[in-house]
Amino acid sequence: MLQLPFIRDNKETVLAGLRKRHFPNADATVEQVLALDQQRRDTQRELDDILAQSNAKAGQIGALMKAGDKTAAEAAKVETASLKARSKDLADTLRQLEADQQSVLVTLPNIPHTSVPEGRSAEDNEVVLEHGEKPTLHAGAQPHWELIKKYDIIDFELGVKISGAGFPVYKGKGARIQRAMINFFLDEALKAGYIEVQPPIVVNEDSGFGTGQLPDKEGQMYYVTEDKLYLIPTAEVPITNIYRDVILPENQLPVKNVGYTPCFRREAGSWGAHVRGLNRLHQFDKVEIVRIEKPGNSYAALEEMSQHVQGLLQKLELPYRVLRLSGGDMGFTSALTYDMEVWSAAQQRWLEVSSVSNFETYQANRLRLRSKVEGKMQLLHTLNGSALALPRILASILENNQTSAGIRIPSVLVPYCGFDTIS
RNA sequence: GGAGAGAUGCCUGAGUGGCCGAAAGGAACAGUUUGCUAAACUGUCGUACUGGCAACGGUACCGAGGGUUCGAAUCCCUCUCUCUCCGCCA
Repeated sequence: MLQLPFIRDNKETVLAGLRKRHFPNADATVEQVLALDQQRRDTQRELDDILAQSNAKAGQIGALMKAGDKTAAEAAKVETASLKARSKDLADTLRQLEADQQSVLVTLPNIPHTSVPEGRSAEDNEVVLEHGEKPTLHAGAQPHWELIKKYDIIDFELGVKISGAGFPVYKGKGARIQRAMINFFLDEALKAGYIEVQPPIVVNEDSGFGTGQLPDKEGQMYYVTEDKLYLIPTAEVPITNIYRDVILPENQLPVKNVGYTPCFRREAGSWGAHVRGLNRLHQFDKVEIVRIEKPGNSYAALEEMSQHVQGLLQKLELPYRVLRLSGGDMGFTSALTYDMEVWSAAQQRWLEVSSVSNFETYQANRLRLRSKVEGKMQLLHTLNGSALALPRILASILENNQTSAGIRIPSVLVPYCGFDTIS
């Protein structure tokens, strides 16, 4: 959520940012927020004034009672009645104005960083770099959904029986390579100084709001109505919410956490072409890195996280590219996002396997995550990135590393899974 | 799930209607003293909104939300959570 004083003082910056995102009705919305803010402040001022008068009267009455002057006290009580009625009205008005203001404020996305490319969609994303050689496959090479059947390592039909489409069952070497990747990713993060956490994988409404999934992405999460809990779409939600309502001592910064969790996404309305096999699932595994940084350091941290993710892809020997998302394609809460995509040789397309973002103070404002930096209380910056999401990595390994003899496991994973070939 | 107890500032903990934004101790921070460390002493030590160039003010907050009252941390109601005991259980 954008900070109100920031909108007040930087209206043009905010408007320019919203335009970059192609946010509809930017001008009207900002005007509305500012008008509500003015009303709110006027009301609060008036209310505070009335309350100050009431407090003074109450003090006087107390003094009179103590002095035993009942008559004067009773007379003073009568005078408080109108103040009381007025303050009640004003308090109601204030509450309403705050609620109205909040409801508009939550519809405003984050302001994009200056380096974010102009654009409406994924077409306009900037390719920052491409790394590695796209492999040439042997004749008869197959897409991963054929390979998993051929080697019997993932069973979609079985998942349908147990749960539904998009909930695959990993079997044998399929299950073992998943476990291997999780451990590999976690170990690499530990080496990079991240502290491992195991958060809950269902969260309450406050948590969903804190990181910005609610109210924006309500329909994308599975919801347990009986207990009012959401299945997490990413570990970002529970891990970042560890720091909700927290004032971190400056010497504890930066915070670097890593966690492995399953992730659940309803993906309502997004099924169609290009979603075969592992390309899009309702449940998948992901290792996530989360950082909390002082404002001045967050972009350096973002680059470091990008390098970390790229390091993983290099070690896995997968051709990849890095995109800087355009204003129109970026997530609601992000100020700058890099997407990492691996090459899927049989599908002949890039698959997103990581998204690394700096949210600046957008989440911190909702989370009330602050620190006293140089004596001044201020919102911190939150960042996170997938390091990495498993299914598409697996898809890419299967497709890129297939030979007529079987699938070669990247050497870095061999110690983790205990085999070097799927055949 | 049943019964009981409780929720106060970074922590412990006092506070049962006005003198309480809140005692006291601890921690932390700054300074004095000191060969270093420690100790001792002194000071600082909540957050949010809001007015003001500032100095300095106003308001709110003692789990959350309502209520009683001129006045609520303190009384009443509802909810949430925590702890103890019992039950169930990976």
